[in-house]
Amino acid sequence: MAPLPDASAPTEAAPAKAAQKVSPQRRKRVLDAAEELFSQRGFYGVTVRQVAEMAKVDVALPNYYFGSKRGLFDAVFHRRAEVLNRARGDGIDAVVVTAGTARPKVEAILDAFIAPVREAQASSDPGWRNYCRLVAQVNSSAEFAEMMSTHFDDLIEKLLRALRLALPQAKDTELYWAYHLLTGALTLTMANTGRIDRLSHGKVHSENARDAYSHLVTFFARGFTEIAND
Amino acid sequence: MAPLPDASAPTEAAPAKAAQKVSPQRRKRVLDAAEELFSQRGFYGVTVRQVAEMAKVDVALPNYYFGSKRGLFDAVFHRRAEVLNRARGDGIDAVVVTAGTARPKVEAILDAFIAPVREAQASSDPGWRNYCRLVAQVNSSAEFAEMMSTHFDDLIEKLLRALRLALPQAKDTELYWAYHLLTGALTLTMANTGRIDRLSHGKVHSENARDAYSHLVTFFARGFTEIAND
DNA sequence: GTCTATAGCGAGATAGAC
DNA sequence: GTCTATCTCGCTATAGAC
Repeated sequence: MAPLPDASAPTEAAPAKAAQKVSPQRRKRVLDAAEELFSQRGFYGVTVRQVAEMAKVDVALPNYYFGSKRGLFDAVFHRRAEVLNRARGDGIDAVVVTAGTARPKVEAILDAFIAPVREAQASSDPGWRNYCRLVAQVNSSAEFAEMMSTHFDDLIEKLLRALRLALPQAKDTELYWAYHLLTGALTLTMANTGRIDRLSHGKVHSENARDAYSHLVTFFARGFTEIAND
Repeated sequence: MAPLPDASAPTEAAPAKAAQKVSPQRRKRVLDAAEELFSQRGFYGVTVRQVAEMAKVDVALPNYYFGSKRGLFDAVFHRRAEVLNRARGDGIDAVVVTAGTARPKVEAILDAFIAPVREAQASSDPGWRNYCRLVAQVNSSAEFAEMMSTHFDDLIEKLLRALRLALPQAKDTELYWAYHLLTGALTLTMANTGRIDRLSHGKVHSENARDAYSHLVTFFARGFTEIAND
């Protein structure tokens, strides 16, 4: 898979005379710092001052750029969600189109759904790795759960449509349950807590994201396939 | 399965002359309120004052009882971990003993591991339901992950020993990976965010905890069993 | 656009009264 | 043991200077 684009690049080229505009570099540094801190300690565990200090920027700037601490949090979440989910959706579409009138393969669908996340976590860009942790935190919080719906529901509907093509005999409720289990496993993998490494006394190395996700895809491809046999 | 004992009961009977001792009722109210609030908003999203207000107790008491806000958090986490994990461990032991020299069944082992959690979440006691959410939050946070190790590692070692008896051909690394996926799915189920209900437009009802966990056990029993065929 | 200074508030914790 | 009062600190946010 192609590496993910740099979600943090400014969308417009900076003008040669950078006279009165927000510095894109500073804005990016604020987002990057907020991403790292929020992913580690959650929304309430981070102060705007810590973000500003890590970003090497004046305390007033995060609020000036994003209106409020919550606005900053939303901006961090939004920034990479777009590019990540476009890649995932395009991948699923490609699998379905390639299959043509035949049934697409379950494993190919799940791999398309997962691959951009895997590459994000395996990326040399720490920003992407932090973002994975942030999504994991948001997904298991009751308070911010609606952010997941807002940004991810369309993609998941697409995933389920593709799975219905692959497994037309499967009952819809069973597909939803299996998706629920999948997203739990996916989320914990994204959280990247290192817990499985400690538990296995080093027999398992979860910092190898590609290995981790290959186990995930294999395990769930089998599980989804078996649903159709009920 | 028998209902879980009341983890919030005082361990010693209150003396008839309750002269100079901490009021067990107040202490319990503080723990219950903290449990509810921490499970919803996490450690940093809750103030001691909010806890005291919900518990209908003076602001100074939580700190007097537990030393600090962090001490309160630890006490909340610790209180039910003991009783929950004793029930889970005893259940696994019973499955292994009952099997005798035969291989225990994978599904029976997983059911024993899960059943007390399922009953906690299905309980009429809101405290147990809040506790499930709290564990889910802690498990996917990087910062508090060591609390999971402290309280849960022994139980998980026991689970893995039982699974090795059931699946002697399975490679150890594969068992660890499958456990990782299981705990992710379990954790999201414990978080009980209602997301799957909304996503399925009401086709799935996750507030029926027993239904949710029965899907989980069935799905993972198959998956673990297939590991041994690799 | 950036930075300084500060308003205004609420946090965690505790000394001392009861 | 419980409660009152308060200390001290750091927070978010913003008005106004540059």
